[in-house]
Amino acid sequence: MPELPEVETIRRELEPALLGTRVRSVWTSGFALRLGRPVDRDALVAACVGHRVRAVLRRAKYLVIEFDEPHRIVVHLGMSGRLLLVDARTPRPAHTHVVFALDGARELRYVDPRRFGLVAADAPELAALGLDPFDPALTGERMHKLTRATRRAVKEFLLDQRGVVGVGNIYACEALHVARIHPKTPASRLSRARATVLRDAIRAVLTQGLANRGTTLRDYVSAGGAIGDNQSHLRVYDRAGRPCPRPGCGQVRRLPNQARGTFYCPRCQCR
DNA sequence: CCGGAGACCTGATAGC
DNA sequence: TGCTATCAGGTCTCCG
Repeated sequence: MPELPEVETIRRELEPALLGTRVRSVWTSGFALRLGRPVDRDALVAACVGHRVRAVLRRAKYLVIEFDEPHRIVVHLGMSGRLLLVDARTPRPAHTHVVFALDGARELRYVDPRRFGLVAADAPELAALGLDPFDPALTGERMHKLTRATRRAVKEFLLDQRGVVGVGNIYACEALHVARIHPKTPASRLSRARATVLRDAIRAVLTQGLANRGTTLRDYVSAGGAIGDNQSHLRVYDRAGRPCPRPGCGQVRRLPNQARGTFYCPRCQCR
């Protein structure tokens, strides 16, 4: 469900609301969240109960809630996860799997119908993540080096979190449209100039998504339960058959025989 | 090691 | 009105 703008929107809402707050207890539903990785309630308790929140960080699509050193909690929302900060008297919705009871009769709840997400005291996969799109270290040259290193289509490159992180299916389609690059273009065939244009396009679509507090097509809501506005600003994603936003251009199409929807304009996105 | 396919889940919606 | 099939903001793992 959530890509960088959605996760960052949640972070921006959670951090000021949680700073200094103490965790009183942890409840879990007993469901394994992520295949082969059940929630370890004891580890969560050890990591946060009695501790105060010192920071809420985002790494790629992960949220990291930091307590007094060295304690922390890592959350990934998968496809359908929600992290909600609510009054403890609010009825718990179905698929509530983890609840952190906080000072002030509030609760931080992890709700996830599909259970693709993650709530843990530790997440080794953080170490394998690539560069944040807004990291100054992601120069045009660095971007080109990354794209040159794979023979996959550029759309697949964007979804791979080992190179550039935070981009998922929606913003990958959007960035490629802004950059006028066909999704099936082999990443390795992008010139340095086009790789730089793509980096700038990624930053532009993510910045717009952030300004609109995320894209809500189905499940996404912020920590306070608010939906985003970015869905009304999408250029190509989920818009097959509608006109390309570039005046007098083509019609948005969906690539056939692809597991995940890839939307693009065949007229302005060339290989 | 790389890349592609399938797996993991539930729920909403489209089509018959 | 049901029923079934398809699809969904993500990653992992298992093959070749």
